[in-house]
Amino acid sequence: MSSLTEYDYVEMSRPAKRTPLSRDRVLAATVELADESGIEAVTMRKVAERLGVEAMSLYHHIANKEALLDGIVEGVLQEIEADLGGFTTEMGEAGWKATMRHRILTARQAMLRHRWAPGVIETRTTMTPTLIRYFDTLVGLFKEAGFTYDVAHHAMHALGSRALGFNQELFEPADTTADGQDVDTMMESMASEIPHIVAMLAEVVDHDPESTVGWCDDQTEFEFGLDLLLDGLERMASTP
Amino acid sequence: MSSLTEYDYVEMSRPAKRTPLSRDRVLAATVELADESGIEAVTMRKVAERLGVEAMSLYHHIANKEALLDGIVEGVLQEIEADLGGFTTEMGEAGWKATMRHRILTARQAMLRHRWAPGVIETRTTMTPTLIRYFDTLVGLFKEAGFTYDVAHHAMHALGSRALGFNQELFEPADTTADGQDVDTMMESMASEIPHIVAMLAEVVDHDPESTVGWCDDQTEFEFGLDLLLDGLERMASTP
DNA sequence: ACCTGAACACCGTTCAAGT
DNA sequence: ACCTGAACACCGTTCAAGT
Repeated sequence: MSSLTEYDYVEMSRPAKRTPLSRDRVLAATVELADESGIEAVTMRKVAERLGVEAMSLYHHIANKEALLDGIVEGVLQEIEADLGGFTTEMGEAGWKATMRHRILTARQAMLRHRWAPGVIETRTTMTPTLIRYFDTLVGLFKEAGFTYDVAHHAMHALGSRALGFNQELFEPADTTADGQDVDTMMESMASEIPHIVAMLAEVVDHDPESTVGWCDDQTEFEFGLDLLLDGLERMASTP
Repeated sequence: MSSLTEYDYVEMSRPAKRTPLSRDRVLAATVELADESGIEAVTMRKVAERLGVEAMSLYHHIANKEALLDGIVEGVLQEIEADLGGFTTEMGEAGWKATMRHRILTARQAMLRHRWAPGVIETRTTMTPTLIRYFDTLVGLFKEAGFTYDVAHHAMHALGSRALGFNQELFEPADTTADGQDVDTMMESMASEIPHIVAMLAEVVDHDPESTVGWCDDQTEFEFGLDLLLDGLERMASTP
């Protein structure tokens, strides 16, 4: 028994303890946990548990929980880079608008794979290298399209989180109100106070009459908003 | 001493215990605390402390912490309503665009008074009555301007959090990177990888050469993005 | 060098008890 | 009816100790 090499232990699929912990393993376990159980399940103790280790062991590989969150965001951005075959400033023959649209919708796919990412990104106060490089290629694309850096700067602010493929929906996840009644009930009782929302719902909900909530196609709405911005910017370039 | 009425206690400015707790007092104390010390300082224990009471007493007036956060958001929305002299659907003589612009910039003022509000609003999963009524007046304004409810619906999604006067800035609060070095240092070391960001900074930073961070005028950027969207929507109305 | 047990200083929340 | 003390089940993190 004591003559077994480390390799043998792995072969016999002994408890995970045999594979040494590393920053990458910690980050991978955290992403898995967040994907499966949501970001609120990401605690130092639960990440450690998933690795068959005590919580305190994690601190040998990451400084603290903030650094852990920075790390998994960086991972998502690296996925985007891989999906795009690297970050490049050159636009395709399709023109700057189609190229940018494609990049942003690719970023969006990563956000949909990791639904916790937008929320975590918004709480980050530190800039990661991959995020800067991603933004650099967008700025570069604007420049190559003929925009001044000044307008490109405004454009980046105007895009905001849409540049990364998400947009915080204020209306969306609510299916119960603060007092616990469902939204339909509340809508009904407020109908006289909110005539336009009620009428809008009546018109829009037509396609999916089962519920008033979830009547929105997120992808359609995202693209509508993105195109509204990109079209507006295009018009600024062509009318000097 | 024992013959003093409750009123007398108050006059003598005895400890706060004399004034009975109420939902409104709890919410007011929470808003004060968040304004002064940030949202991370809002714990049940600290809110209670500010009221001269034990944490557990709060639970007689609000169900739990989530309800507390719902309550302070509702308060901010009521401030907006008061600032606007009530929510009304009618547009002024200024036309729909100027009217909507004014409402949204008024909402923005409330967000600037309560810097914690955007972050808390984004984590809400429940809809409050005042929020719905606010949105109803925006939808009503679109309708009165000649938009269909279908387009108004897309427009509300396109505005997103900008409808409430804020926009999550992905770039902004970072003045140090994940490894603790400052942004200027990192930018310098990455200069060859991020040529466009560096060049953009060089052009834009001109006005305030002291630092690269904080070179953005939030209000200007917010209005740029808002106008880009409103102008785009206006064009959709006039080109059927 | 890498991992851990015990402990600390916090959380939100429950419950039985006080007035 | 309103408030509280003690306790529970969690957190992130530190430190001294183990291998």
